[in-house]
Amino acid sequence: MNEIGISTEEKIIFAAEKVFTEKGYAASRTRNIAEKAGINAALLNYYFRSKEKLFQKVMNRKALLLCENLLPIFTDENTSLKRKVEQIVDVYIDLLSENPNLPLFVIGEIQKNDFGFFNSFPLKEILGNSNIINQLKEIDSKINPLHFLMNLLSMCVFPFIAKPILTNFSLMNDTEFQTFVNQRKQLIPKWFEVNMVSK
Amino acid sequence: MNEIGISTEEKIIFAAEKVFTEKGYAASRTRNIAEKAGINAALLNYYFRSKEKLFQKVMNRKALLLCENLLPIFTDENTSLKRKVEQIVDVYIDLLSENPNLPLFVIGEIQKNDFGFFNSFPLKEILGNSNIINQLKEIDSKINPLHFLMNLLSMCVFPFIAKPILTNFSLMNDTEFQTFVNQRKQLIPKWFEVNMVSK
DNA sequence: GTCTATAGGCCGATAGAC
DNA sequence: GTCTATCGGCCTATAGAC
Repeated sequence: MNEIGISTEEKIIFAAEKVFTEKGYAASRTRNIAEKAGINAALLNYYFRSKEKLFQKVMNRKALLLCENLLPIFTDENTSLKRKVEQIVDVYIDLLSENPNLPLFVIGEIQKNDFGFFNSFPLKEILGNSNIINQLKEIDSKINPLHFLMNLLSMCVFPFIAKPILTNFSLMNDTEFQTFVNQRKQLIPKWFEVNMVSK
Repeated sequence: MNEIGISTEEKIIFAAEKVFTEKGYAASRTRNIAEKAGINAALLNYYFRSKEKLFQKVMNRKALLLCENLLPIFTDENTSLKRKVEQIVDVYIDLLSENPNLPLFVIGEIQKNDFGFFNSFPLKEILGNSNIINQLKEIDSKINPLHFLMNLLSMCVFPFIAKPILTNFSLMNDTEFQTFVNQRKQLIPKWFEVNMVSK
């Protein structure tokens, strides 16, 4: 630990999170991460053995961030569907506001799946037994509940995925984007409820 | 032209489209593209001068594919909003079914924006003057019309972006995914209409 | 733990024969 | 046009001094 309480290992992880999430694994350079962390390139290998191991550490932290914030809401047996929707929208939009390129990073690396990193996580089981899926089935048993879940998540996540388009083509600046997604915290539960009630 | 009517140049472009859209620019290897095209690595440079120039060719074709299919629908002065929604959903889902990783590829590269490739396209002007934006404003002038456009596009595109999650975690196989998105062709216009009518 | 110096491999690009 | 052979550079990883 140094005087401001951040160990060298943490400095490297923070720098790696920034570089990896912005550029993706393939375009990231360990030299660049080391530079951002204020250390020598050799020290990075001393702590993490390889670029790939450092990447897995970062991806673990980011996947955990998503899971531990969202899955408890999905599986909660004691909240109504309406309340779950409000919670998901609120928690997710706040989370993504602080980590805007998290979705693009995680999904992009899942698609490439170079390291078989995601092969063991039991998402299917967790989701299949979750309370929210049963609640969605009750609304309309003829429609695959994943349609509704997809709609809800897409309305939350997609603006952050499309952010490069919005800002790069000057449709919004960063401040306007933040206002835009904050408005959606109120709007999405309304839209979603109408969808469900009217089937 | 060889006996099946595909020139060497086209063979390289097709191989490049496959490799670039699957792996992204940074992780793609010119040797791998040449191999897939059935030619020597040197020949790739003979036709396209560099990896970067080949990439720009591919990106141009992909961006064009999106624009020439969607923008005419957006700007059409002679169709109702309801009809536009039906057309967008239908055209877009068909287009993405044939090019499933197009959205992730295009948005991912826009975010990295290594070559300033997207700086000159006048999307803001085209969209700002488009008929669909005015039609959306008429429905509810108090809500930014981009909210509705975002919802519509997100419901079409997001499943394709999330496809790596669905298939990698065995929530669906490829056939089930195709059934899933085809169902959405009928469902999305219904959901969207309800949204708009009820504000 | 942290540094400098460098090994070793991969990749894009080119020279030059045919 | 198409190939083989190879250059030169960049990047990760390691050896070794302090």
